Amino acid sequence: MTVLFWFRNDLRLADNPGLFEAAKKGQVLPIYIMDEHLSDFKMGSASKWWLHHSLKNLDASLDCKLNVYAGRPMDVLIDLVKKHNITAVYWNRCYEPDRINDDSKIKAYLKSIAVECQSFNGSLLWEPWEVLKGDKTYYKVFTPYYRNGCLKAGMPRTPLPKPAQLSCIKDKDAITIDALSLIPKIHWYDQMEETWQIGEQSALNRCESFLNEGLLGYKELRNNPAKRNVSRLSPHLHFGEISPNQVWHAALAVGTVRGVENDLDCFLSELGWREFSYYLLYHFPKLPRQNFQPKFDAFPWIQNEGFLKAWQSGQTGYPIVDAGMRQLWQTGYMHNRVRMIVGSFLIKNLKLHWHHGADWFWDCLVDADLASNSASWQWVAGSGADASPYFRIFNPVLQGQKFDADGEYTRCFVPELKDLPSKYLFNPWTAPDHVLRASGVVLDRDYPRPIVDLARSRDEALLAYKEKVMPPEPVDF
DNA sequence: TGAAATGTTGGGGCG
DNA sequence: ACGCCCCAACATTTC
Repeated sequence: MTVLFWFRNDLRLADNPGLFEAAKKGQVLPIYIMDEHLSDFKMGSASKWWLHHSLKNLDASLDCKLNVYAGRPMDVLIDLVKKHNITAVYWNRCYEPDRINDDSKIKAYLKSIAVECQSFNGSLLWEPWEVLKGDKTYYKVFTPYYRNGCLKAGMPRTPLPKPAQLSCIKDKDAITIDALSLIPKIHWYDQMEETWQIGEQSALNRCESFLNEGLLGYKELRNNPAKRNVSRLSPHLHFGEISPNQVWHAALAVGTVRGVENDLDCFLSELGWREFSYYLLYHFPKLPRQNFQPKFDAFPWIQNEGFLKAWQSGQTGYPIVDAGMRQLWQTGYMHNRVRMIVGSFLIKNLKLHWHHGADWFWDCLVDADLASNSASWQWVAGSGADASPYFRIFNPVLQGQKFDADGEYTRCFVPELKDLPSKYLFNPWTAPDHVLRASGVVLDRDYPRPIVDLARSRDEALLAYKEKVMPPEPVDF
């Protein structure tokens, strides 16, 4: 019999539950479908670039038997099931709301024509519908969700090996990966090619080298954007080149080293935050567009194209913000600490809606992920579940001084300021003239002055929050 | 997974 | 020696 296995965000052979089961049944028709019609969130440019390379890599590991199509999955699957006498269709579940709806239609249709259809869990440690509070509602606060919901529910499944026997067939009518035109015409991704190694083996290597070289000290050093104490696994996890189960168990295996316990717990809880994002998206499908806390609908966001362009292009006049935005543009990635800083700045100092930040990240990030992106922007905005309180406003000068004290990260991405002493690196407009001269910096010419005043924009944001968002005090007679 | 304002404390200079 | 002021260093409160 021939089983169709539909690859989605699980572009790997090891620990792939759907593929593992398909391979046991007989011949496998492995396919990937590029569906550009499903949701409002079309895949961004950086993600497409990554996907291109990831598909090439997967194809190679399948002896060039990956079958690629473009179109609506329902149409593609119906054709293939007829043409190849498919008796079963397997896939690993996706959790984006539109994908869930479409998948359930497909599953119902396949069952109606007597084709076996099974979905598996290949990308989450705990199923969102299985983790509930005592009253059967879903958790809205991370810590109880993670500790009482997830961890007490049991240890995540241990990873599966690659299928022992995998006999794939090639469909002559499949198109090539190149025909998907995933690589942009404009050649802006040179530095991305230098930054990333894509594919299943690279993901495993990245995981191993992080655990060996970056886990010790993770809890503190992960906040320093110049240090290599973050895993940088997010794009690999997004495309499923590695599963969270593989990461979880690999981390546990090295977590027996003395002195690393707190670092390990902290790292595992970051996988927990990824789960929490999917969990929130599952239970609150409007998360990508709608404030999780509706009271934030009343916040007076402003429209300002100039502010948005300055933020996107890394020309805000705040070096740590600009460094982050340029890292994003050049490498398709931004360090987590800096994501929080630029997010806080966009929302609270510029007072632009978090949608603008989420949309830009969606297009630029190689790890763009609907669940993580939506949940994290709402977290920064204060409108999310268990969010950062609105009044927690980052000061980009202090954040730079605190987490990039020697300026290594900022100098790398804002090279026009590289000769400024650290004392003035994060607030160059306060530098005395002779210091600017000695560093070869002319403000406005080489680097912009701040586009907003920190203290004033902060006060305005707090006032707007207090007046428009905070519920009025009940009047007590 | 803040920052700024405000409050408290204690040592040292000084009349 | 004593009280007073100043201010740094923390701690607490507030947004």
